[in-house]
Amino acid sequence: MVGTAIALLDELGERGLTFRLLAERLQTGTGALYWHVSNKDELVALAADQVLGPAVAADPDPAQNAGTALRALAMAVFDAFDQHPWAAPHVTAPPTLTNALRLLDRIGTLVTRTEQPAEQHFAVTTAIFYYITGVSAQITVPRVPLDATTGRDAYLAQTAERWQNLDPADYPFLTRATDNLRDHADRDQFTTGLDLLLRGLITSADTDRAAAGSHVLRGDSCVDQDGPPPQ
Amino acid sequence: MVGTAIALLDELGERGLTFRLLAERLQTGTGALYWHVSNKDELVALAADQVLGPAVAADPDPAQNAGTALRALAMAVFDAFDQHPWAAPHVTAPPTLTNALRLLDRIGTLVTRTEQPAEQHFAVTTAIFYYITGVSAQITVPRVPLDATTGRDAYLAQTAERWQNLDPADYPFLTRATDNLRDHADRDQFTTGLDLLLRGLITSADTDRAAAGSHVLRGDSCVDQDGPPPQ
DNA sequence: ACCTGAACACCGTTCAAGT
DNA sequence: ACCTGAACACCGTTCAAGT
Repeated sequence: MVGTAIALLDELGERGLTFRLLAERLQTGTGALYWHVSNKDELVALAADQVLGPAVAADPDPAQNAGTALRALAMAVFDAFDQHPWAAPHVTAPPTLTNALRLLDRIGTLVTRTEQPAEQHFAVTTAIFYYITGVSAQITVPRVPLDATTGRDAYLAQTAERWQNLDPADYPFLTRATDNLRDHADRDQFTTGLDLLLRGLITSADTDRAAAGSHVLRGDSCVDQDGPPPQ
Repeated sequence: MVGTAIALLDELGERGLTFRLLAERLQTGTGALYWHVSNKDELVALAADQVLGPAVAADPDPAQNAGTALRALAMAVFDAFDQHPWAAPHVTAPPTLTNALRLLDRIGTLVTRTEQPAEQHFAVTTAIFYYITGVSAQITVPRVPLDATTGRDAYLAQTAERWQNLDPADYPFLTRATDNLRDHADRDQFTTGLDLLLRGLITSADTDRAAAGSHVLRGDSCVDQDGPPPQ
């Protein structure tokens, strides 16, 4: 049932998913659904959690650098949300469902491998978790207040044009940044912030542990590579 | 009209805001509303943008350290979203409405003052914008799939208990982190990630510009202070 | 234990008609 | 130019009744 809900959500979006339609697809009555799930919110939450499954399924390679592994995990989750744009806003923070819990645990385990002092492990872990889910939601959720027929590209072009027409006195930065907007890629946007965050993580570990250990994660640091190819 | 919509949203949440109810409060018919706004989505988007007003109203102090100013701006926006928990998910990215545009421009102007190389200004600016709105949404949105009557504290306690009962073999990190969850404060959660991000920003500027300028933002860096008192 | 499907109490949105 | 309010086409959810 959650599986067909996911299919419907992918096809028609959150508003398109209807208990009547879902019941029809499953060849039952609408009332039957309420025996398995207590309401629509719970159904969508379960669907969102299931979507996370593949991304958190693989155990992290214990030999791998913690920063690199964190980055790969984050990108896998982003790609999952990117394929199911309705999902990201529905994972709760702090998490309660299995795959979201597994994601948080994976992040935590990797953070533990860092030079970070132990008291900060939890705060840093949740910070990364919040970044992944929150920013993914912001990027992937299709909120097109103007014209629902236009795709993402048209939306960006349209927005760029609007920025162009702003008063440079009021918006000195934006009026000069329209070109950047036009050829901006959502995925790169996600990685830029992620790398800043991870770099901050590594740096703070270095700082907090005095100068001696500062080379530990620098050599093959996660922030210097170009990022994995899209899967 | 947007003002009363905000009041209703604060009072009853997004689902509680109804065109019938809003029309009643404004002493008009429901149809009248559609002359001023094209649908409910647009209304909520306008309301969310208006909520940002106070946070982006003040011009940034030109004498202030860029990192400190970025931090203060981010916290002001977070606090605005915290007071209107329905708002954060409704600011689009990239932004299109005035206050969200102003926010992005403010961030950009401050990033420009950084040691960051110019080609990266836009990417870093949007990364910070996405962090602020995305993580705020994740933290403030009230998604309580369990019991709508329980408040945030009860929700955390309940979640902590659930974590306690997980299998330590499957969730080695979480089962040891329940205490951290119980006394976690949402606002601190936001600042932790923000500081990591800003530290990463400063560090990357240092790195990219060779060693000479590396002291510039270090002295009174934004990441060393305790954070402004809640307003 | 699990399904049926009609019925209830709502929604957002439209539109002919008014001023 | 702006408002009215009945009407339309839906929803999520419930529940007596079935198997």
